[in-house]
Amino acid sequence: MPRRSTVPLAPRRRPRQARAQETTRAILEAAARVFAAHGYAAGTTNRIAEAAGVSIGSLYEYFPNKDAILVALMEQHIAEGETVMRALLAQPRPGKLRTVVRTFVQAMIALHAHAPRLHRVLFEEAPVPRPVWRTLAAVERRMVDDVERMLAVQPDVRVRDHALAARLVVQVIEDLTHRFVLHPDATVDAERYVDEVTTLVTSYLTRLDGREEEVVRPRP
Amino acid sequence: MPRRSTVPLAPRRRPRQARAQETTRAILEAAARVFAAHGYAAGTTNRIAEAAGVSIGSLYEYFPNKDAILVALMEQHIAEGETVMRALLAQPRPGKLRTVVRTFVQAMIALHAHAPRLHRVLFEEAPVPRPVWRTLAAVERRMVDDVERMLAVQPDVRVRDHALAARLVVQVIEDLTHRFVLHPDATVDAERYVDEVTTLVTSYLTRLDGREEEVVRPRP
DNA sequence: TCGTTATGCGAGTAATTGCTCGGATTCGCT
DNA sequence: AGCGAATCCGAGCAATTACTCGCATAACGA
Repeated sequence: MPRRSTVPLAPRRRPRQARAQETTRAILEAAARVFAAHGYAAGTTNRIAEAAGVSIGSLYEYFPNKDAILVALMEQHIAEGETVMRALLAQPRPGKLRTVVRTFVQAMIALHAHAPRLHRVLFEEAPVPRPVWRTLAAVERRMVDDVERMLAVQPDVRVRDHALAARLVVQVIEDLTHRFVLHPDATVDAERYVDEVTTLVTSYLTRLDGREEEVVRPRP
Repeated sequence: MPRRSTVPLAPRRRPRQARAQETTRAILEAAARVFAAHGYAAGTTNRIAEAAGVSIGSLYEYFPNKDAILVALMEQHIAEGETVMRALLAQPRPGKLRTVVRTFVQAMIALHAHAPRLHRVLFEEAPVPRPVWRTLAAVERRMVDDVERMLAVQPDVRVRDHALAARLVVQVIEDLTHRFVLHPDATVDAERYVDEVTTLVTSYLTRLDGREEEVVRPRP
């Protein structure tokens, strides 16, 4: 294969007519299918073009190289994900802490469950390009900020450092649900898992700071 | 490149003499360097051989294909990691819960910090082969069992389902430290991070079940 | 010393695959 | 209808790279 241009060139053509837009759409959709089915390395551009019902030439009219297709797919999924998740955290009438956390966990699971195979290929197998890392970091940061705002409003929250707590909460929920969906363990069902993760997070948040407080069993 | 044999052949030669063992050692060590420096895809077998000061022919005497090198490296790192971590959890005189958890967290960070670049390539970029997944799962399972035993002995532990709790704890610590080391955020220093993760885990474990209990501030 | 075995070598092979380019086809518009 | 621009096509190029094979050399055992 020819050396990939170090600086990925901009696509030579921008889709102006409707049929060209349909072409790019078909390419992305096909790429999702092909990557999910064959993995990143075996997801060749020729295969993608074929799956899209488009010639390899057309593919390269709209994507400067293979990586660009990957990036487009990733950015698309990230954007969709953020829309869903942040809408959730921005609800005007926040419920009880535990309820809010629970909803968050459930939404994150739903998000990952949408297309698990593709997710796995995109974010575990493919080499995530620099710019995508940046996007990802930015999204997470915004989500952390949202959570931090949420923490400020919840009366039960007792952790001191809201900024750090928000970060940990987002990461924990992200990682645990990620695992649960992408590398499932038959011994635990979804409801129970959601419940326990919710407990984990809630316990942490309602703590003083994990040392100085005292826990008392309520009398029966 | 020729089609990789679907069934990876056993190495044609097993190192019998000392000098052959040195060769394989050099190959693995070079592979670690090359993968860390160039990533998985660009870590070509020729480059590895060259870095090892060994001819490409020799390399293929002891490793049937590129994947086998990757697998050997992974298994090696996993084994080393398990040794360290389990030794820690098997201590005869367990301290206070918080102390045990803290040690665990610190050890996990140390583990990942040992060769972060290589770790990232091995476990985030390279396509982890099936057998390695199995090894990884087995190791994690053993670690979860160890933690579960530890929970049974600690008086402060109040979560009900020790099995599930142990799993969550191991995963959380693994994921959070992984992130902290491999994708650091300048705004938090290590000590603070260890502290907070410890708090997170401890809070969860000393909870009743996250709902029915009551937290009371001790009087000043 | 001498035969046998183990080890090392590296130029060359066979695929694979990202990507180009010249020309055919279709669309939008007057 | 007719023309320029946009779109599409796909054979084939060029680079890459995992891997082979015939042979040279070193170690071992007698």
